[in-house]
Amino acid sequence: MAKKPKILCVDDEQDILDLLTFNLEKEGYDVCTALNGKKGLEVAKRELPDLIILDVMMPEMDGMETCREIREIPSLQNVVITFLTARNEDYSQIAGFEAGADDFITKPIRQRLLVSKIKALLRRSGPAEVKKEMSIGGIEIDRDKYLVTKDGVQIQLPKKEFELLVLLSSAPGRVFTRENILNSIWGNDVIVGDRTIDVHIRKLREKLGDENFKTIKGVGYKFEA
Amino acid sequence: MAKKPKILCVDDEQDILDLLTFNLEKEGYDVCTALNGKKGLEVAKRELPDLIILDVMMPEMDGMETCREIREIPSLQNVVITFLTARNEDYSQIAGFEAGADDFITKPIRQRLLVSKIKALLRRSGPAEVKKEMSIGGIEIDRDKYLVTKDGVQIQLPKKEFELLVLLSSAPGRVFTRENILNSIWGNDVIVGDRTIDVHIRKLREKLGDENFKTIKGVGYKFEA
DNA sequence: AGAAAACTTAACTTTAGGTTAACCTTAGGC
DNA sequence: GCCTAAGGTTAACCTAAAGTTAAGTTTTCT
Repeated sequence: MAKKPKILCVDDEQDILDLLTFNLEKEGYDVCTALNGKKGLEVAKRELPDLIILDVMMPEMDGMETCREIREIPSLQNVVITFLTARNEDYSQIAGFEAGADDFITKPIRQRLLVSKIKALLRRSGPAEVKKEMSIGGIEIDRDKYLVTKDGVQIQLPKKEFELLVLLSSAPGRVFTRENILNSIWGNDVIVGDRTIDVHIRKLREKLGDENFKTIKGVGYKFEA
Repeated sequence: MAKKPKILCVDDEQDILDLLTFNLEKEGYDVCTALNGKKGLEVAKRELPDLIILDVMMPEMDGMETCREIREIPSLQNVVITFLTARNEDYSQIAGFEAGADDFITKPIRQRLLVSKIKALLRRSGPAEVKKEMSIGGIEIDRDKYLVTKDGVQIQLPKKEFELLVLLSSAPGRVFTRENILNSIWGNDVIVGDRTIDVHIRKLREKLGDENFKTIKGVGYKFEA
């Protein structure tokens, strides 16, 4: 069977989350939830869902803001985002699309409509799914098993190194800026020194071969076979 | 960090310009201003901003007219233009979109809204602006990979050379003055000697073929296939 | 709790890339 | 055809960015 699409629901009302979860799981989706924007971001980064349902109205970080931040994260660039809004807040739709939304679902939620909309959205974005395992130039990465194999030898990488490798290898050849890297691995708010990234890169080079990690001075790093 | 997006504000009231400048610079944008439509056009041609905020009501050449003229200029084809209007002049919105506006900001200006709108507009325009890859006369440029391919051979250019190539090739055949080049690659404030550009041009010629980079004496440089 | 592993930082070194300066070449007006 | 100003060339120099290492910190595991 094909892998279940993963959907993240973010809303500050547990009732809504329950309703969404019930309906979506019934349809065979893998559902995860978060009770506010900040948590949502965290979960999104961790779970890399295929679709995110975001309530616009939430205390603290609202849907718009959350959406914007999600769009900053390279590994979530292609995720489908739909907003949950009250029916008549149409002003927010304009701003919503600007923030990077793909669609809107209006409250009160009509369950049949919800499901068919989700289906449609996933079908539309469908084949863009990222494989959980990949193999590039003698290096195999299994995201599920948290395992890296180089020339047939298994290597156990620590979390940060693994995440960095996954990020860079998610688009081989493409240059990731330090900003990109910080945003997707550490998060927008955390502040770590610049040298920290270097050190992790160094470790990866040590373990997986210098030649695979290229520095573009003044720009960033890229992974190549 | 990526180069600061450049924003041009055109309004006949210095107060408004100050307000805009203050808020936008605070957000890390590179701001320039002009006190009327005519000046606005000039500055736009010189600075090649990423976004222009135009007051609709201005003596002499009004926002609409300025907008139309800007849209005629090839090198400003993709610039994002938003109008500044009084809240209830909604008649002007229709005419505005026809003139080539991308959005509207209403007076009185709500500072937070202003900033988030600008952010959204720039993000939206960003990736759509120019394709990430382009190919002209045997030379392929991949902006994501920061990589240039000439006759099938990959060439890794240093940052400044790459930026210069991207700029020149963004409008093949068009002449970029030294001023244009300095403004868009080094930024408004940085001062470097004239020979610096020559040297980078030389490197490009060396690596990608003399024939593609033409000198127009007394004017500037252009890229040709 | 104690040990081990992972992560971050700080101080220092290295280096690629950028800039400059000095000199040379050429185009184009006279 | 000469003169001048704009542009070309070269190599030396400088600097910001990245590499390195080891010494703290924090986290995790037993």
